[in-house]
Amino acid sequence: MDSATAREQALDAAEKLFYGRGIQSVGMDDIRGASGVSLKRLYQLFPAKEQLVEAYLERRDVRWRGRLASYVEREADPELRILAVFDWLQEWFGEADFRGCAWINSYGELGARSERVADQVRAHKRAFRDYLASLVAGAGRPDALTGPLFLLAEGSMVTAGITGSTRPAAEAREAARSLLAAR
Amino acid sequence: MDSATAREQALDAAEKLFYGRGIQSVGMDDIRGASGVSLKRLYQLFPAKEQLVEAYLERRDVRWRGRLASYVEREADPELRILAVFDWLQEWFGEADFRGCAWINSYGELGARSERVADQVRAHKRAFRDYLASLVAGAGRPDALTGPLFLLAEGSMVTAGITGSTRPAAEAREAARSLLAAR
DNA sequence: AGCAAGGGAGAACGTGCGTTCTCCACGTGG
DNA sequence: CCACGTGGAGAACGCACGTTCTCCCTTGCT
Repeated sequence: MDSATAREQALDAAEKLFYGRGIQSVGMDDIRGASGVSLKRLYQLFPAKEQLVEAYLERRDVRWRGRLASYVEREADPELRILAVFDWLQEWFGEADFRGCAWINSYGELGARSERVADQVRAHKRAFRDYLASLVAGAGRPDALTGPLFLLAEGSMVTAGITGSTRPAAEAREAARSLLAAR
Repeated sequence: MDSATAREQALDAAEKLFYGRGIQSVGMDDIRGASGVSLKRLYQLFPAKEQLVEAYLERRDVRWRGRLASYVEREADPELRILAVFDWLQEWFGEADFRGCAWINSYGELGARSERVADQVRAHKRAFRDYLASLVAGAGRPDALTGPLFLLAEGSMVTAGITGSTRPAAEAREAARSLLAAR
């Protein structure tokens, strides 16, 4: 097995376990067991657990925003694209392994301790917010709408994570529609 | 020192440390050092760390909702009471030791592992949501407003926690005002 | 064949921490 | 004055886990 595939398998296992059970409760040995990558190899690829965590968050960030963008871009109408964000959230919340927002959870777990994790969480949320801003601008709407839409999205993620329901996405979508209609 | 004051001192230290640094990174010995309550006494009062965590979350829940309610109730106008929630959030976010919502953070840290913690988080959020619902009802507004207002509040808590800014409260207040005006 | 390099399995090491135990000082009732 | 219970300080214990090390096998090259 070459380094590239070992790295991918390690990250696959890390993502599944870190996201599903939390970062601190997953040991390097769990990653080894789930990935089939030996400890020696793991430590060659990621010299410490923290770097595996960072790689996990980074790869998930790229994929998460990619999935969102490709869903939203299937919608042509710029106004509806904004609402499509909430439709996608609803799909995400409904996935069997959904356990809330990985970055919000990681921040709760490690934000107070690891500045690098905190930075990654801030970067991810800033990127998401910037993406929302681009959709708002694309619809020719005032930038002041971005903040509220972002807060609705964040609120729905955290609430869906805690309650396990997809309903917050629908509520947020409805509120977003109302905000868009008001101005 | 009698049991009651020892218990309070232990909980004071636990709250300060758990909230400030996260639960898992605070040891029982840290609690002993910060509270002046010996380990022996700590384990008499709370037979395991998990029970100290539960007591911490429970006491904080009572105090948090009490502070919110007493702030809101200073406002007489039922419509403005709804907005007062967001004013209070802004004050809270501005406190020097503010580090996000204790329950959201705890859920990220332990929600996947401890069903009791997860239950307490859900109970706290449900109570907060019910309180918002009572304010909406008190203003004679449709119950459908509760969900969006709750999501705005949750989004502002999580965002203020991550970014360290009070601005999300003002954005959420403005969005809430807009939603209230729309219907 | 012989051998160096790399990799796997898993033991070993060090540390942190939840929990319990030991030892001792102190106060109180006989 | 003495037995005794309470409580404090902190050592001790057990375990989990991050990280490293040992041992052995495979593989590819000469």
